[in-house]
Amino acid sequence: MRNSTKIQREARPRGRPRGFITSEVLERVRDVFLAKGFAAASLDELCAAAGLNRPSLYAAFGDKEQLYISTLRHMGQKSVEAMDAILSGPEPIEQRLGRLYKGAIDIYTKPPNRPGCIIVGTATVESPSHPEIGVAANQILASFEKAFERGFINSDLKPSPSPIERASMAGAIMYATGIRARLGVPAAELRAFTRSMIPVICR
Amino acid sequence: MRNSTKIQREARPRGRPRGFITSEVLERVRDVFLAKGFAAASLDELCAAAGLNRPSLYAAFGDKEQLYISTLRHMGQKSVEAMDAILSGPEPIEQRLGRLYKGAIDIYTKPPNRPGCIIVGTATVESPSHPEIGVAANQILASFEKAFERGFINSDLKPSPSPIERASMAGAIMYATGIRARLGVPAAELRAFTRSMIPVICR
DNA sequence: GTATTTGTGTACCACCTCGTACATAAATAC
DNA sequence: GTATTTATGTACGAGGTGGTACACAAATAC
Repeated sequence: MRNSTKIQREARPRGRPRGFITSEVLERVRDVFLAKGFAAASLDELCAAAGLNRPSLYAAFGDKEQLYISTLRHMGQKSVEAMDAILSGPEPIEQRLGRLYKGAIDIYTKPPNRPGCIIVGTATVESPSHPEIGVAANQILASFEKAFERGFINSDLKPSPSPIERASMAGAIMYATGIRARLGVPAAELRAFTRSMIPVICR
Repeated sequence: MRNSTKIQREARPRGRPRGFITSEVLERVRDVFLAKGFAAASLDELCAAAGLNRPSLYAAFGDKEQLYISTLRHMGQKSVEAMDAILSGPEPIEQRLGRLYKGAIDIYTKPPNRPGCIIVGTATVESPSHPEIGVAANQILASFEKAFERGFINSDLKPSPSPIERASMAGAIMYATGIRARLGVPAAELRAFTRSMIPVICR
């Protein structure tokens, strides 16, 4: 209790210990990247949000692009976990999809920014000029669709369309929702949209 | 023939005539905005692409944000015209959608940049920090979906799902395609995706 | 012709960008 | 204790940013 980094004690490295926790930093800089995008997010803002000085950020994550990619990957992993938690449930797939979309819309339309999804909302634009970002973003979208696919396999829908086809469709609905949320479409309208799409996906 | 601006002759304004045509400038700066996005596109690059000096650009279009919005609107209008040309055809709606998606994928995956769609690929990210961009982008997406809706009204599909619901679904498929194109997904895979979605949309 | 109006080109400015060099702090190894 | 290793904080610099002031060019109005 007196040492908050106790967990790392067993193999404590040699020099001065870090004054921060990686995942916490990533979740703080995420807010900046989400609001401004990669290009327009300045290191001053990122450092302020992280509570770290520039050299610490650089030592820990490399340059701005690597920091951004680390943020993407971190959020992607957490998102897939959240999706699996919902999609592996016992209810009918229609109901699980409904809960998933509702949760996504809650996040996408969160005030004050209606940030949408960080991948489709901020990573996509950088892909031509920063190929590494494009590759990472593409991998994350693929992992989203794999999660959807697991959800459809865990269902009693007819085999056609295939779980893969249903998954890419469910993904497309989610991406479109993320985009429209960022462009200011109200949450109620987004919910009506996803609700009307579920029976089409699950027919 | 000796005067390329002859059309404007009937009401020629007072001072020195412009040395450029608005639509041509917009289509040249579009290439820069498409490749870099709004934030990362520098005025030096934009001026070089346009063939204009900064003061001319500013006098004609206002600041960078207004130039970008003019570009968006111009492309949006041309896109809707192209969509209507395809969707108003006499073939079955499935076939018209197929041609539309194929044409879109050709544009989205054009070398060397695989630029995707300028709206979902570059405008979305700016929406929180530049609300005017978000509003314009949202209006353009709405006009896309209106075009889809006209296409579905001009068909013999059953009334449920409604043309509006089918249109938002067709839009979602198109947006997802634009995103995945920009993230590097090959054209063949995108075509397979849209081809598999058409029967679902049109069932 | 002269006056007026508008477009263009040069040159510039204040500001902000990302990234780093260097000295200092805080831990372990022995 | 001393030596070593890693993290932090200050402070800075080279370059690029969006936007504009000002003089000049090119058209019309009369």
